[in-house]
Amino acid sequence: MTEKRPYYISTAIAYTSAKPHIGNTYEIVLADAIARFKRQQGYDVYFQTGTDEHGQKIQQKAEAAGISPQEYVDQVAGQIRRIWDLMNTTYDRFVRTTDPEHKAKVQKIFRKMYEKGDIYKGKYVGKYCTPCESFWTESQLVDGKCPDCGRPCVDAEEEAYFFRMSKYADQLMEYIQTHPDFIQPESRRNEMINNFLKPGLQDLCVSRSSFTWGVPLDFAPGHVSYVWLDALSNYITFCGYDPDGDHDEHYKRFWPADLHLIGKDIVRFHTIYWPIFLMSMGEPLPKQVFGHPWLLVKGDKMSKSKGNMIYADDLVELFGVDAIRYFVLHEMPFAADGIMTYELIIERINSELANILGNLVNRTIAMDNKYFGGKIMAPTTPEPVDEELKAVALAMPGKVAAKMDELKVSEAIDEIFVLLRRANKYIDETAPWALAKNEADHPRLGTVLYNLLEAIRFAAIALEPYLPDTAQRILAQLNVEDGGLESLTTFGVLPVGGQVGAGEILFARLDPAKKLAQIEEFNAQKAKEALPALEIEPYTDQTVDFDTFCKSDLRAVKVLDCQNVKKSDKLLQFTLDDGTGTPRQILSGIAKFYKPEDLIGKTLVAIVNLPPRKMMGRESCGMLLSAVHTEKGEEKLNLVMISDDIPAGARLG
RNA sequence: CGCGGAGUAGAGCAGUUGGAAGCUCGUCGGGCUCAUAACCCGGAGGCCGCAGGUUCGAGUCCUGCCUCCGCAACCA
Repeated sequence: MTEKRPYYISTAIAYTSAKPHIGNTYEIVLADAIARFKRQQGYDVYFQTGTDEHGQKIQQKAEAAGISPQEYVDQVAGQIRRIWDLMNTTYDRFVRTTDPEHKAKVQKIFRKMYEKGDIYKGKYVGKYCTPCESFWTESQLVDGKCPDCGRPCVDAEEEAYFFRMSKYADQLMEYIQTHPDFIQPESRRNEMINNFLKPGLQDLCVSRSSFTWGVPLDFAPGHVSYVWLDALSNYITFCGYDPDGDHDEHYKRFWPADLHLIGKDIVRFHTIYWPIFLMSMGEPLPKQVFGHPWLLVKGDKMSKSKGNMIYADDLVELFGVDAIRYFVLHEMPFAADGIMTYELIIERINSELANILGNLVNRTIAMDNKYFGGKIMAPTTPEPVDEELKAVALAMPGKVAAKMDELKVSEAIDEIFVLLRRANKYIDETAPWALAKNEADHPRLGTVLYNLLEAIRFAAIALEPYLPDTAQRILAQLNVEDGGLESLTTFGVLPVGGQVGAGEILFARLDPAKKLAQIEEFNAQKAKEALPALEIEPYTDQTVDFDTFCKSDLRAVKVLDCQNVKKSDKLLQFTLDDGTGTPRQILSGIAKFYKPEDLIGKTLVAIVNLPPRKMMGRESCGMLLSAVHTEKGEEKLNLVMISDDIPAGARLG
């Protein structure tokens, strides 16, 4: 057996400040498709992903949630990993920057850079907001004031450590220019050269002392590492890198990485800072960094404030894993942002997955079952139309590979669909139902079905990196093993005499109107669930003096009678025994919380010395006390009911 | 004049060095009946953002303008 070549692919590690949305999830799916494809090609793939868990934002979020930062990141990292698994991604390692081993390595890396003179102690000068304890740059200020609280900022400086970026700028520029594929897409490469490298790199502040949730610098108490130095290092620390030079075999085999897959927003960190850090460490640079575009919702960035967040797990619940994998992989262009709407998802599922793919498999299997009892017949002498189909099938794997090499995943999938469309056309050209009518045409019919089944096998195997479950389901229907790419070099691998399974719907067609209505209901339900379980009214700062309080005359009252007030959907009319012998009438706006008959005989609390007030033409003499709170956004009310042993008219105080 | 990208059919996009404007969806018409109202064929639909220029010839090259969008160094 020949030695498998290594291939190291990573995603950016996800920041554990909040649950990732579908845009974040896209990256892991894209990486998974590439990783699966490379495995198919016979590479020994190492696929690393994980979470970035340090930084001020996380510290603040944890404080707000009233838990420790570690508890907070444990929760979010768990959620992220659950979603990655839900998307059926085949990462080899899920790493977390709070891992003690990683932190120890980052500390060593930092100290080595310091001892080497690449990091020096300096002063960070900026605008400081004293109440917020935050440093800001001039450009961040809003009208010269703190962007968080709006209060004035003052000039301030603090001790900090800086990395001498300029030292490596020429070396990096040369690397970028001699490795034209290093930064993809090309527009990002130009951006980096023109905006950062050409004007000259400024030294980067790589320590923080305004918060503590990070990797502490062992030689500088009170300072933690800049999160990016900590986060970027993950690509080597978890791969077996040893700052002292005693690297694992794993590191020697897989570093430098073949591909860092990241979002376009963090290209700078991966193509300028990260390579320079590596140069300082004396390690080789990654071969390629691809800043993928974003997935927008109706052309807008997703954000909580816009209320247009879409999460992968919700989408999977609504459409299924492979449908969502297909959508994000197919709808994302190479460089421009992709657009996601529910309408588009439905359209893609219907026209591509259900009609072209699902229906082709279904009609072919159905015909084989109908005409040959599911038996796979031997093909006879091919006709020109057969040769055309074969040629398309045999050309497909190479075309897919060419697109994948350029990371054009969407176009790679299109190449597989070219074959599926051709197969549908082939059915029309050969008209198997007509052949079935004439016994003499049955050998020809067997040939046609064989060619169709074999074309489907080609497509199924080629689809595996993108739609892993579907690929397996198709192969199961053909009752054939996944023979890998090697089995796609000849047309005719499908064993004659085999037996196909019963037809199974791969993707059901969706009724757009019904599905959209279901989605709306689903989202409304989710929004409701997202509301706090229990809300109580905030406490007031105002005090009430004792005398004022004593003026309120609270009494136990017994409900003699209670009725709905006509023409009012809110009011209940109470007739109460207040101990005076004269019944007291009180109207209360609680009809949606109680049925009148349920309240008769109860002992309640009323304030009786409020001035009488008319409601719906009736007089109300006092007010019944009730407790109010909110559950899942819904207002709840409970009348204060006290023991029936308490006599009517007893004063409360 | 900070740097860069984009503008092509109703929608979403492709158009390598200049040489007869294309793909998918939708729409209209036809065919077929194996199949998930699916599949196949055909038609309609374009001053290729605007205005100039180079050229025998420009979606493509040059100049100017308009519109939209990224990036702009400590919000991770």
